[in-house]
Amino acid sequence: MELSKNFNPATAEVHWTQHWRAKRYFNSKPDHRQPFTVVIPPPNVTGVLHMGHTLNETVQDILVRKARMSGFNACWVPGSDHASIATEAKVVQMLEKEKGIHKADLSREEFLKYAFEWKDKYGGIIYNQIERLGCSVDWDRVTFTMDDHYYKAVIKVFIDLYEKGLIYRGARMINWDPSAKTALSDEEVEYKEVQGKLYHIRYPLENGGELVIATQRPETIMGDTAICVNPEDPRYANLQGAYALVPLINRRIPVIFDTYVDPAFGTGALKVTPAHDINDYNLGLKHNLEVVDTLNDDGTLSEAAQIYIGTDRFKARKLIVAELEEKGFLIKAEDYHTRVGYSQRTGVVVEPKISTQWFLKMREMAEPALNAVLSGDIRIHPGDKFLATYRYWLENVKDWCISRQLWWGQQIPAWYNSDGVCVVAADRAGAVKAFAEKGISVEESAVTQDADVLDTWFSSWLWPMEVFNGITEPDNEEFKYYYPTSVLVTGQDIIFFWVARMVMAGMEYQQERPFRDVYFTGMVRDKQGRKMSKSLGNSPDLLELIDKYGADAVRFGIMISSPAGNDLLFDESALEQGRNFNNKMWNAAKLIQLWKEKATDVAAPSGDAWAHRWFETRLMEVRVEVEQLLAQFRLSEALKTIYSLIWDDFCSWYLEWIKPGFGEPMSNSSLQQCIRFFESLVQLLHPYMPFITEEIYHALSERKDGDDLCMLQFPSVEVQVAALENNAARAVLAEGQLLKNIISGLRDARNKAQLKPKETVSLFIDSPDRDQYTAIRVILSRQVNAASVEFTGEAIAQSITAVIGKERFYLQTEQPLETGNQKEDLLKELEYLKGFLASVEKKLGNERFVSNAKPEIVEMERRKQQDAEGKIKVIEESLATM
RNA sequence: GGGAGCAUAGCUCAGCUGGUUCAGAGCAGCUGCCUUACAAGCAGCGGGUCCGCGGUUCGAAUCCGUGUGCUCCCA
Repeated sequence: MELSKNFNPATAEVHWTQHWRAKRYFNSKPDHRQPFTVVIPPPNVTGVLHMGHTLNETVQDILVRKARMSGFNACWVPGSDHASIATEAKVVQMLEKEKGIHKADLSREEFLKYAFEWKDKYGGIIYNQIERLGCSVDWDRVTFTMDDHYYKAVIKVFIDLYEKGLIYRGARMINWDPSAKTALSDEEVEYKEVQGKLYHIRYPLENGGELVIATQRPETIMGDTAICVNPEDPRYANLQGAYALVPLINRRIPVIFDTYVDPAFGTGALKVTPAHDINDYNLGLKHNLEVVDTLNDDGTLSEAAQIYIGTDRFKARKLIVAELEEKGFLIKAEDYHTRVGYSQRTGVVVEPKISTQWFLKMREMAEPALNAVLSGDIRIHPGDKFLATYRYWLENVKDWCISRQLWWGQQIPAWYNSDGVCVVAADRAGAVKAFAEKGISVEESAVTQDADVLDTWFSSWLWPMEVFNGITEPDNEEFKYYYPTSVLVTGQDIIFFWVARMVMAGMEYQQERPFRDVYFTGMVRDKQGRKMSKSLGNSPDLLELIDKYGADAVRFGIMISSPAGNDLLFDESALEQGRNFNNKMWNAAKLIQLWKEKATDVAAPSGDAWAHRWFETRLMEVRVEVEQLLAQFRLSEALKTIYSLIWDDFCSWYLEWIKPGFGEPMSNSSLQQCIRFFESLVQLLHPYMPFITEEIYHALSERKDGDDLCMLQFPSVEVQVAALENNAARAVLAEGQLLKNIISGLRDARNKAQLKPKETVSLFIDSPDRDQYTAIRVILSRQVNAASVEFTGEAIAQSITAVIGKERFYLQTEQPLETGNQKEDLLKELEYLKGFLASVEKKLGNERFVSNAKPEIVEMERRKQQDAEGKIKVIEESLATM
């Protein structure tokens, strides 16, 4: 097979994607094997994959491919999420822009038709990206959170929880998004630090005098229903039973007393606006205050405000401040730092608002979810970094507002008769029955369904179950086989939204955790450390990156710069490193291809057998290491280890060691051994870089149908651990290290003596152990470009001297040389060793060290001492001859 | 205001249970090479008070306290 000059990622990606798909390698069916199940965190159907997704999907694919190659029946379920607010907003926008249609003019059914069309169009974009990245998902199992069975599951769960008394309807202070005109959960509000103003406003008292309050929101004064002061505050002790008048509208409101008010803050007098502030709301409940809601759903002032009706809240603030000032009510406005809540979905300032919504009681569900993690039943990675966050949230959880004033989503299965009596049932007929049970007789046509839909997270919390129909058909075989899933990979930012709630749902419906391990990845940031976001426009386009560098390089780049759980600064130079790595492996494959052409049955050179043994041992060593790293989810470290094994040990050392000399043939047996090693290497790397490894695997040998790398099973690790546990293995690794040190040292010596690479030398070795050179002598001579290698017992005059460990080397050249540099180097080394020896001797001279430290540590120090003494002796002798 | 985390080479970070694989990697830098797999490369080199201070210990980048500076989460 002829190999092209460079690896061509695009061709390989298309070819192997099709091949794997045609072979149905990634389609899973329950069988006798142990399952390894992963459900993808469903991306929003509106979006495109950003770098955060790329990191997530790559991590999942690595785990899934590794499991598939390790005897597991791997099943990775892809899908997407209907993202109710975000999608509805986009569809509304599209309809207005492209078709001039307003949502208000459409029926619910008509709107949903457009929404589904949108979903079909944009859902495909995400799936295409997942495929281009090389993700080994089971495409037969694609699930969407609005699929029919999924919809039914959500409704079923709602009804069930309602019947258990965990879901209730009530008027509460909620977060209102005036742009999307819907309620939000607490988790959907993002707080930002802003520079605001604190306005000091004068309220006249009914019986003369005045009271000054401080507020950040003067546009809400028309909703005031009391002024509150601290009962301990001497300034206001005389105000018992007093009434004040709200400026501009002259509403009469009582002065109330509560220790809630901090006398030191502002003026010590608080205006109470129960409809527009959560604390005021609670105060209002306590003191039985009237609630005056002065805002409309869209954020403009309502009739109840009496003035500026229909004006936007922020514009109204300016106008009211101006009027207050003009009429002498405004005393001053001072700068003030505060935090303001913004809607995560639409970005507008969230308005606290009293509203009748559906809630899910969380306390009962939180406990089993917390225990599942605290008991170790679910393991959170990395380490316990996020355990504290998880715990804190669950211990302080508040009821979950699950209704949204939208159309795109599962419509709440609650029904009302003309009197506003409410029942919960799956359908209209069921509702009539439910009314009948309450003793209310009503016609089907007279029943109206609740107009609202459920929060998207109220559907995605069922994800690990319902992708296998685990809610709709809890007894089905697939669900029993695949659930609980093995590992969930997601971002730390949705620990509450999603992870904790999935655990709740799993514990509630299966009395079992939804996943064994949770792996939290960090945030992807740009080079300047900013979070990647659409608004900043600093997130690169995934498909463009794949086109430019290849999917393998993208995967490599994002993994190599991704320490477990920490944020990573995304930099294209990491992708370049990945592309270069591709190139390196490709060239190694080309070299082997060349060897194949000139391979004969000649006996292998004497160094080859040793080189094979050495590399085989290194390979086993790395296999064991990688296995341990992966078990700890240290994927980045594992990749670095494999990278260095391939680039340094295999390409830079091993291939050079077995490379035939000038015009010499390649021995067939050596070549076959080398090919086997390369196969093992691409196998090890395959989970990280699937395309190039599969390509090289097939380039190395003709493969039978069905012999593909993605299904090649890893050898048992136990066997390798055992193989490493013997002296021969340890010895060959030590020899390899020695050889590398000597080669580097001699090359350095050559460089410092300014010898040209092509210039040959005669090498003389003065060693206490000449036997250790038997196997590596040939390799050594080639690697340092020595025409001859001989042993000597004494110094060679007029040569370059190098001392490496206890070994002394002399490089003899044609021309006489300058030895000043070497002497300096040796003196420097001598000085270091003497200092080192002194520190070791000091330690050993310390009575307490010898008696307290572990025996093996003391023993090691003794060896260090001897070692250093030996080296010093060798250097001193060398210096004496110079 | 409450909680969590981070600070190591010019940059981005490893460094698990204190002790020669303790001061590491990758980029960047410098020197020399277009050596018949690879210049997207090869060979070699330099570079750090492990944030400051105190403590525990025979021994601290590592454990504890504290100060400073950043980051995130929550109210």
